[in-house]
Amino acid sequence: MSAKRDALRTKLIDAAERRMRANGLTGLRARDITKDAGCALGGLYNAFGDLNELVLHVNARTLDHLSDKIVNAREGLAPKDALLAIALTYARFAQENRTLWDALYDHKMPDNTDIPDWFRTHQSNVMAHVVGDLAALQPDLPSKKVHIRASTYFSAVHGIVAVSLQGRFLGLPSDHLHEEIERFVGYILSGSLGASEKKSAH
Amino acid sequence: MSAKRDALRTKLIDAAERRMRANGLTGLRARDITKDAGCALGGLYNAFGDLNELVLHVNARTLDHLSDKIVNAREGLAPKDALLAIALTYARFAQENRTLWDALYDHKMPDNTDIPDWFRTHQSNVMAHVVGDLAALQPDLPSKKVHIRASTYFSAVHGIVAVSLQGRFLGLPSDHLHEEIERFVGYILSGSLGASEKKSAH
DNA sequence: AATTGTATTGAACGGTGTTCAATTCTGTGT
DNA sequence: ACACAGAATTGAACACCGTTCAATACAATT
Repeated sequence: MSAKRDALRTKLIDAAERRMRANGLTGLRARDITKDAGCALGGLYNAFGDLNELVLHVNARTLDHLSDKIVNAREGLAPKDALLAIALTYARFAQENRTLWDALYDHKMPDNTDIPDWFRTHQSNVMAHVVGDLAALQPDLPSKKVHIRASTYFSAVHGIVAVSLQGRFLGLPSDHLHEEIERFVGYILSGSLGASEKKSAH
Repeated sequence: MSAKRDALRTKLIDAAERRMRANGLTGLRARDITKDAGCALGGLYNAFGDLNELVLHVNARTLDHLSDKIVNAREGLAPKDALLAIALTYARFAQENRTLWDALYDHKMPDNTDIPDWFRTHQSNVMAHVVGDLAALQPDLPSKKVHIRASTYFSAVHGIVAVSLQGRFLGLPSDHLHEEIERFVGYILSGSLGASEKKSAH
């Protein structure tokens, strides 16, 4: 009964993704998308409640795409090497899909309604890889703490990539990005493993 | 000859800062600002070329405010302790001035005109503290590399704070933010100092 | 007081996301 | 085949945004 509707939804997501890839999130116009998708302006609000909801679907695709890249890069690697591979893959993905990646962070929910659960799932799927390798490295650490450290690790790498790419605050030159990430991850891994977790036992 | 004009400029910046503190960057309306400042709508475009230019001035103030906080926190501390103090101060500032801090990163230049030099100076002033302490820790490192590492260090901390505060990707709970930053900085400092820089000599 | 130059005004413009009465389409019963 | 009801689609209209610029108010000089 909603096959037609779903077809329109994917056509709209396709069109929005193309526009976002080319012109970024700020260059996204409802009129352009619906024209590309071959429906009337109002059709967007039939398929989705909101333009923001459509953006959310494009972002979900981007996260899945990123997740696939991480799976490939991580495959068959020991946890330490896997964590480095994830970081470098994240950086490369951001560089190669700049506008789509920007939208992941530039997009804001209207008012301050919170992010829907179905979208959080896509975010978690990406983070799960970091969680997995970190858990393998520290098997005696409670799951909750593993998640917290995974978040810290992931967001630190993200910060390096983000500031480098948008060139704020001096801006790390993009040529040195991968080099700096390698050094940085080395510090983290040696710090979090080499000295071990003697204090945390208490 | 432009005393009147400068007075209007500061009145507009004041009004814009108040509005941004209350409603964030997305809640900023030219009509609200000019009403608060007591001038006509067009007056904004007399004092500034653009609404974006006005936002830039508010952001510059925010950076100066942050820089002051860092100076106070850093005062009289050894480089290692200073770097930790800077990170924690950055996190606390972000929490206490959430909307203004968000605007530092949410604001985008129109088209893709690049950030004016006078604004970059304010950014550099913040970063200078990190650069100083990092240079003190590694006196034999070329200045250019010190800047690159400062950028890496700063942006990693920024990433942790940013992801934690906006609660994306699982989202590190804000209660654990300072704790995680302490651990994290410990890793970095022990990694970058403890093992020393034997390889970099060649 | 007249005149010139400058600063300020706010109605008007183009472009945005969103709505909803009007229209077209679709499927069913006769 | 036809009529008809319910659902899907349309696109003109709306409210609101940043920005402009001719008209106005003001200031200074002669």
